[in-house]
Parts: sequence; structure tokens; C-alpha cells
Amino acid sequence: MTAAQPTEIPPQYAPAEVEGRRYRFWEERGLFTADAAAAAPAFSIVIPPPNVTGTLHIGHALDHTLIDALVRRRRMQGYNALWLPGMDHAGIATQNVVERELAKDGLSRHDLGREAFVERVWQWKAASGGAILGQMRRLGDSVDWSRERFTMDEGLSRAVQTIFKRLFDDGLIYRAQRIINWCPRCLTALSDIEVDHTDDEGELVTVRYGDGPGAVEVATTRVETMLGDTAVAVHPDDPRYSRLVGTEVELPLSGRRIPVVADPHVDPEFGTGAVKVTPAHDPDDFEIGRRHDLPSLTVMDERGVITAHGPFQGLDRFEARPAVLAALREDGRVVAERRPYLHAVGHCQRCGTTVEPRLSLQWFVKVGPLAKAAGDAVRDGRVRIHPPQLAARYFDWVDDMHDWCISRQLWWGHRIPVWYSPDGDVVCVGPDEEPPAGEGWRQDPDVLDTWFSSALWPFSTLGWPDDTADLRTFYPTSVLVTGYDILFFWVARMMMFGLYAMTATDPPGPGPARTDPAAAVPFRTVALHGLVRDQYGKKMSKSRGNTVDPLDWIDRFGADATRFTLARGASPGSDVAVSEEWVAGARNFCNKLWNAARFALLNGADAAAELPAPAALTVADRWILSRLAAVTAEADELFEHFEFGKACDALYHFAWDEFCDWYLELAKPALSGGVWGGSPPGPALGGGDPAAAAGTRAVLGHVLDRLLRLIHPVMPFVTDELWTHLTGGESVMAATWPGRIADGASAMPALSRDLAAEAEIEALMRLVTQVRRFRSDQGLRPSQPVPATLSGIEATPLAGHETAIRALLRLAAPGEGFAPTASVQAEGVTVQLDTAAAIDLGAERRRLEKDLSAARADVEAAERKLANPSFVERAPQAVVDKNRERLAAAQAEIARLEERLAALPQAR
RNA sequence: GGGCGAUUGGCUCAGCGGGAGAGCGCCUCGUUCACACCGAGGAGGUCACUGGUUCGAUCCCAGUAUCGCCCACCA
Repeated sequence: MTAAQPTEIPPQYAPAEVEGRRYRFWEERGLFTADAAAAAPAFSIVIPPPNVTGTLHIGHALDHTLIDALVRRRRMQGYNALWLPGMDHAGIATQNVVERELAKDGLSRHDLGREAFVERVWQWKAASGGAILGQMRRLGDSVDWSRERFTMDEGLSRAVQTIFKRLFDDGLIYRAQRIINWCPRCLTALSDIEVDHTDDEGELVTVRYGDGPGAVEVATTRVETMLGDTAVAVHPDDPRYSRLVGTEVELPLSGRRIPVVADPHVDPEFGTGAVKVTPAHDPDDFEIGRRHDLPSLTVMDERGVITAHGPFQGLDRFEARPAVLAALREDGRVVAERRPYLHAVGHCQRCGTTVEPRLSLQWFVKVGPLAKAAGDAVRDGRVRIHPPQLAARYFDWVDDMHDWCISRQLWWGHRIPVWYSPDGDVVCVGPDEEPPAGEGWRQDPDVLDTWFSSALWPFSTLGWPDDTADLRTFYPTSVLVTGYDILFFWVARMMMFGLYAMTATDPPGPGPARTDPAAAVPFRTVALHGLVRDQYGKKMSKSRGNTVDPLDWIDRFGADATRFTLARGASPGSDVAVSEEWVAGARNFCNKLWNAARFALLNGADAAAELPAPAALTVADRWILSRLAAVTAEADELFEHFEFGKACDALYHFAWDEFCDWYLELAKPALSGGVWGGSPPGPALGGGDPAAAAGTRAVLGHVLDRLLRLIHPVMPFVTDELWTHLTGGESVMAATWPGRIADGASAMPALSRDLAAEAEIEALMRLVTQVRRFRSDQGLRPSQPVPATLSGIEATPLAGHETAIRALLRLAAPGEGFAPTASVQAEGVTVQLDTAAAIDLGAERRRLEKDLSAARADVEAAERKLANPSFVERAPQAVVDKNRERLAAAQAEIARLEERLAALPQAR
């Protein structure tokens, strides 16, 4: 027997000491590196590329924890697992960040010029990107660093150009004069989803146009745009206005005469039923203008400043509004004013500025056929969205998508590969083509929406348009793990472009493609998680001051604790609430594992030994192996369905409640091989039996070995540190997963359930808990030995467990003058205790009465049910039987309790 | 204006057509040789409200209320 010496293993886990060392080891051994030529089935995940705008936040930590857990498990299962890392240039977001940096020095990007500015952004990218990579290492991300990509690296830029050219040639990219969302601060076009709507306070003003019988009143929230009105529209069937259609009215403040047109888009119920039409500054009006061939008058520049000649020229749009209104009032034109008037107003997602609808020439993707294909792939099951209820949102969006404005008036991003000649010729240049030669050709100055390149991520990162081994092996990727908040931004667009690029066509498009439609999808499953929230369920934000820096938690609690906190809260599609108490609890769990392993190591746990046959094991050994079998199957299944929270919970409770709290206590007699708790060892738990001791050391080693493997995907560092100590193996990362494994991989020996052992130990647990409760009620200190007899135990399944029970309960052998003062009955055993003092009759009576009323309630409920013929007739037999058993048990309990209550006053 | 989801102990959340669960917090006790980042015991909930279906509803259905999220070109 190994003497339990004070040891070099400290009693507390110190993450900082372990994490860096373990990560370097994994990396040096190439344990993260996937092999495109490997025979094992492939499993691949591409990282949702973090923006190079700053550093990772706790939401990234959640995403990375879940992905890493999936990948680590698959790797252990024997898959050829790849987690491909990389980052996103994040066009407008990054440009804004760098512009803000410049602004600190009083500079604008125009002071630097395009080339120098872009160079400056690259410097920023290097710094921010470096920080992000460092954070990923701290988190323990098992990414294949040899395959790291960036959306603007050479290969990906070639993929962007390739697909742009193909879309252009297919007529799916076009350039058009349209009303688009314009940010007057960022000075660029935005797509619909880059606009956030909020209900803002405005004013609804009713203005009279024209005079006399031909006058018409219109309602508007934006009086300043009337400078650009070119019509008034009414509904064709509106009898109030039918006589006016075709006439002209005079536009106030300008004297221009504009026509009254009839258009079905007008809602006769709203306002006055007549609407002013400003085709250059409102998307609806633009459409009306098109239908009626109205001129478009642009009265605002790109910064939102009025350009129309007259008294308002040079005013900002928000200054112009009250000015125009005042002028209208002066003219007696204002019929009614309603304020406050709440209405949805669009804001730039990146800077919050109110978006201005602006007529301009932009590039668009014609999304019709692409979106149809993206919807169909989910509809026909080639791609599964998890949890399924989020698929409804996906369909809503994909099935009714507007054309996608992809040009941005920015400098940071992929330059649009189109060239213009002075004569108006337009040439789209492919990746291997030279720009057109000759005088005066100019490339389009705009760049592409950052989501354009993100949409190619699952295949551009694998080498597309080249026919690479990586692409052949790892596409389609297995799972896409990301937050539901970017379902539209990213997931839907990857679907559109993945299917477009990777579906074989006739004639073939550029790059390799798949003839099997199921192999063309960018990923087979989309696993959506939620947002990280604070302990009150509130969204984290800098203004609330409730954000969490993952590095701060990693420094203070360890990466494993941080990961466990996030994973334990993760349910598919729902948000995760975290707080410092939670991560402290997770840190405690790490420490619990640490000490369980420390105990095992000190007691000669032997993971390498052959497991003895059940007959040669103690009941406790058989029980914990059976419980391990159960929790292995359970956790395995839960991980498979992205139920990280439940998997963590199952493992946590097994490790703490069953393995540590009961099994380690029960194993002590066998391990110590001698005196334990002051009592001689008993046979059932193998005390004093060398064979049983060896068996228990083997079981202890095996259970801990498998448990560490099961927890490793979520808590990689502490499990690896402990596992290597315990087994002498190189890394648990490379060990076999105890549950299901990949085809062709070799599994661990299966464990089976042992229900007899489970029942026996559960009975022991109930008895021990009952007596502990009595001791606690009586104020007996846990450490104080109490002489007691256990009568009737020989006739119960607990017959062999008397020593264990005595030890767990600190019950001493009855000595001379043994005089029991109280008894506790449970599991067919009567425990008579000599408390050496009068027991607290009040406490005992209260306890017994409480138990009695609970038992009576049980009897009443069961009787009521069983007295109901419909219940007996129609309920499942098992349920009826269960109630009969409950009734009998409760009745017996009542008899016992009444007896003891009656005996109570006689007790000493 | 549409759509989706939620409402369970103090807080955050599981659960589910047959006697309400966890973590944290709270109370009591504790220097038993893995761990005080611990151990033992305990208190605490008419499962939002109203109806319906059912032998039986926290669970299914309808409505109400409150909250949250997503989408939206009604000026």
C-alpha cells in the first residue's frame, strides 16, 4: 500500500501553471493538425472568423468553447477532425475603428490618401489579429494553425474575384441606379440588414398643397424632402380625390407645379389618403416615380446637406426640417401637427447615424435564384438547422429577400474588379486576367460588402477555386456553429454562395464543383447558440458596464472554468447567463476533479491494470462502473445533439455527487486495506482483502481515466494534466472517446450496467442519509462517534455493508453499558443509537410529525387515484402499479412513524 | 404592423400528460488523514392568469397579461 505521504501534488489546482505548458505541448506535437490524406472519416468546422476590429469578447469565448468541444470529441472518436481558424477584414467596421484612431490625431483618411490609409489598416490588422490569436491560445482552441486564413489574403481574394466574375457573367450581378440605404457619416451604401430600426420620436405634419378647389392635403414626417417632390399620389379608387387625378397642384415654398397621380400603393386609410412623392429620397416614392415616369430631384448631398437652391441650401437635413416647417407655417400651409409621433427610423449599424435613403448607382446581387436554392437546401433536409424552430426565421428571410447591394464607398476591402473606359465600356476582370489596356480605363473605386467574402468562407478557406485535397476532404464542412444573431448576415449568404459555387453546372463554372446536390452545401448542420448575458439575463454592453473580458476570467479562474461556465449554460438557440459566481463554481469543479485525482494517485489508482471480472469486485466498484456506463451513454448522446449544458450537468453531477461524495468514501476501506474509521474492515467493500484492494485500485483508475476523457472536450487543460499523470499517456487529446466512435476506429471496451449493484448502493445511500439526518437534528457533531447497533441488517441486501455504514456514520461498536436512546429505521434496518445523552425530544417529535404528515399526504393521494375506476382502467399499468407500491410503502411508513412517536416519551 | 419565444423556489435556468429539479444564494453543524475552491443536514415553489380537453394538466388547446427577440418601404 502506498503510504499517503504529503505530496508534491498541491491541494489546489493552479491553472496558470498548467495551461500554457499543455497548449504548447499540443501544438508542438501537431495534435491540432488535420491530414487531408487521412483515411479516417472527415469532420470539419470553419471558424466564424472574428473581425479584426479588436479583441475577442465573451460571446466569442462561448462560440469557441462549443466548437472546440465538438472538435475535440470528434478527434477522440477517431475522425479526421479539422477546425480551421481565421479572421475577417470586416470592411466598414475596421475602417471605422482605424478612422477613429486617426481622428485622435486630428486626421481623416483623406489626409492620408487611399494607399496610405489601407496600409494603416493593415498595420491595425496585424496588431488586432495578433491579439486575437493569443486569446484563442489562452482559451485552448484546438485549431489547425497551419491552415489559418484571412478574408483578404491572396487566395481568398482570388476566390472573391472568381465568383464575382462568374456572377457577373451569369447576369446575377448588375449595376443600377436605385434608392439604397446611405450612411451620411460613413459615406457609404449599406445593405438592408446593416440598418437597425428603432422607434424614434418624430412629427407627423399635414400640409396643404395648392389652393382653392384643387388643393390637396398630404401628411409627412419629413417636410424637408418636399423640396424634391415631383408629384402627389392618391389611391386610384379613393372617391375623395378622383376628380383631382391628372390635375396639377402648386408645391408650397417653390411654386413648382406637380401632378396628382393615382397609385395603388397609397393607403387611403393613412393620414389624409394623399402622399407627397419624392422619388430621389424615399424608396416607395422612387417606385411610384418609376411607375408614373416622374422626374427625380435630388435635393441633398451625400452628407445630408440640402443642395436645393433657395433659403434652405447648405442646411443639414435635421436643421432643414424645422426651417421648412417654420416657413410652411408662415405661409399658412400647415393644417395639422401631431407630435410626438413614433415611427421606425433606420440607423447605421456601425455608427448609429440615421440612414438616409439615397438615389445612387450601385452594384447588386440578383438574389432570386440564389436564395431559392438556399431555402431549398434546408427544406429538403440537405442542411439541418438546429434548433429547428430557428429555421422558420431563416425561411422568412430567404424566401423574401431583396437584391443585395454589395458596393461600398470604402477603402478597406476587396476592390470591385470592374473597369470603365471613358467611352462607357464596362469590363469585369477575372482573377487571371489583365485589366483592359489603353488610355483612360479606370477601376471601380468601391469595395465589396464584407459579407461578400464571408459568404465564401467554407470553401475559399479550403483552396477554392483550386481543386485542392483540403477541399475534396473537408467540404462540405460538418457543422457551422454560430450565434443566431448572424443567421441572416452570414449563414444565409454562405448557403447562397456555397451552393452556387459548388454545384456542378453545364457548362462547368470556375473551380471544382459537386454533382451530388447533398455534397454542394457549405455545411450539413447549422448549430445555433445564443448570446451571453449577465446574471440578470441582461444583454452585455459597454454602456451597461456588465461586459466580461474572457482573458480576465481565464487569468483569475482558469480557461477550463471559463469554458465550463459557458458550456454549462448552453442550450441550443438560447442565451447563456453567466456571472462571477458561476465561474467561481466552475473553478471549484476543476479543483474537485484535481483533488479526486490527487486522492486516486496517492492511493495507487491503477488505470493500466486489467479490470477484474465483476464477481471479483466490491459492490461499490460494480456500482460506480455501472453509473459510469450510464453517464457515458447519456453525455455522449447529449453532445451529439449539441446539448452542451445538459452534457456538462450530467458529467458534473456524476463526478461530484456520485464519484467524489460516495464512491471515494466507499473505496477507502478497500484502499487502506486496514483500519478505517476506527472499525475493522468489512467484507462487502473489500477491507483488508488484497485482491479487493487491487480491484478497487483498478476501478478507481479506470473510472477516473474515462471520466477525464469525457470531460476533456469542455475542460481540456485540467483533464489533460490529470490524465497524463494518471495514465502516463501522452495526452488525453489523443485518447479514445469512451462513447461511440467513428467507423473503422477502435473503441474502448464497453461497460455495462449492473442494476443489482446500483440498487444495493442506492439503498445504502438512503439509509446513511436517514441516519445522518437524525444525527444532524440531534445536534451530534459529524465527527463524534456514537455507539450503535444495526439490527435486522443480516436479512437485507445491505448485509455486507455494516462496516461501511458504521464508518460513513461514525457509529461505534456497542460497548459495555450500551443503552440506546433512539432508533432510526430505514431500508429494513433498525439503527439503535446510544447518544449518551437525552435526545432532543422536541426536535425528534417535530421531525417524526413532519414525516408522518408527508406520508399521510402520500397515502391520501394514492388512495384517491386508486379509488377512481377510470384511472385504474385507463392509466398505463405501470403507473397504476407504481401508485399501489407507493400506497403500500407510505402505509408502512405511517405505521413505523406512529410506533416511534408513541414510544418517544419513554425514551431516556 | 407581422412573426417567434418566454413566464417554474431570492437569482439564472432544466424538466414534463401520472406525486416539482439543479447551480448559486440562504439557515444549522463540522479541525473524520483528496478537497474549506470542502463535508453533512435543512428551509424555500398554489410551475403568470382564465377557461377548455383528459380518469388525471406545471406539461396539450384557446384566450388574457407581462417581458424579450426577429422581421417590416405605410408617408
